[in-house]
Amino acid sequence: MKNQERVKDILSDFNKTQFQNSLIEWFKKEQRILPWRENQDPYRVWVSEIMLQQTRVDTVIPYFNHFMEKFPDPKSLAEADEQEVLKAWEGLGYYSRARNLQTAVKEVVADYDGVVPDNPKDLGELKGVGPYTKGAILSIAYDTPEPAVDGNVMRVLSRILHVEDDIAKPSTRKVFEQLVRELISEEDPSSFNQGMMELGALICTPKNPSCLLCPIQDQCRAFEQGIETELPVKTSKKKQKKVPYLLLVIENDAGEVLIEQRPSQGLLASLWQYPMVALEDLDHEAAKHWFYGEYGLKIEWGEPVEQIKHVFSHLIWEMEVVIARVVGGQLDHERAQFVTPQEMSAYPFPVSHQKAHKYISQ
DNA sequence: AACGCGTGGTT
DNA sequence: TAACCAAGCGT
Repeated sequence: MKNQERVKDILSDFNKTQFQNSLIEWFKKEQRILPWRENQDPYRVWVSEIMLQQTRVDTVIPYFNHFMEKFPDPKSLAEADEQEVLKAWEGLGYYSRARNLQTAVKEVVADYDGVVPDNPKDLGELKGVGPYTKGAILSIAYDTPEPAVDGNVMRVLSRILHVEDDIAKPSTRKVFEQLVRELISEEDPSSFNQGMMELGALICTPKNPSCLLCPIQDQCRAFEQGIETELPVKTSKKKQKKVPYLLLVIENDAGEVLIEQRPSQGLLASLWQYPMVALEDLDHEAAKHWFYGEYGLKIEWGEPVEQIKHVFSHLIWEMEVVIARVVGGQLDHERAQFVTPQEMSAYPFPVSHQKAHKYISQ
């Protein structure tokens, strides 16, 4: 393999034992106390790893604690209602993580008697468990020397070993996995992998790395050359497209509010929202006609009261909030319904739509 | 391979 | 403030 030879070349003059010892000693001393580090329960490790995907530790902590109280083991999560799981995930983002996690946990209960698989093959076949999560569970929960390469690991290693591969490219992850296979401690793969990530989170940060506090400073090629802020190399992504909408807070004479469930696939799947009208090709007047055709309701509304932005990874909704009331017609829409303000709290909403809750009259 | 998929903190 | 970033995965 070409990667094999590169890896060999990169590590030819590198003291692996010193690196392992420095990293693991540092991790054992400096690691943060986190709820998912209380024990090695594979289910807890699994849930934490899913929640932590592209998400900060501080954000995850309260979600994790609540989730574990509500779904303490695979069986309880497998048996739960999907809407209840999404409600527990509300605000955390990337909601397919929650649905995939439940799908996978059901499989673990059905096929593995509720025991999280401890081998790469079975684990990697579970929905939502990719190369990183697989390695994280195997090393942290089962003390197996498998690589767990995330953004931290690529940043840390790109600096220590001076690797200039573009970490935005999928193929680059495989280079770092090979490097970790060579470097990982067989005695304590858990502390090794977690140590790499902890170092990336606390010391070897993207913007202003604290090299003077780094346990690997002696061995870091980037620090030696003063180029630590030049690494890793990462090509930038294109910026999000803006899409204008009206967001309609609609009440009927009974004081109920119109909400609808989003499709079960795609963006914010299965979450609930206020009706939205895309404004790309419509003015406000045409929007009313469109709404009547779509929902069967005649409504009146005033001037927009607020603009709410919803920034996604790849697009931005710019929503004008309009307060409306029903003046005629009959609701005729597959996924929409009127609910009382009290009932709203049982439905999972994206954060942007939660911001419109305050316009309900109670 | 490239893109779709959330949200909040930092700079 | 807009851009960047955070313990990625599915398609």
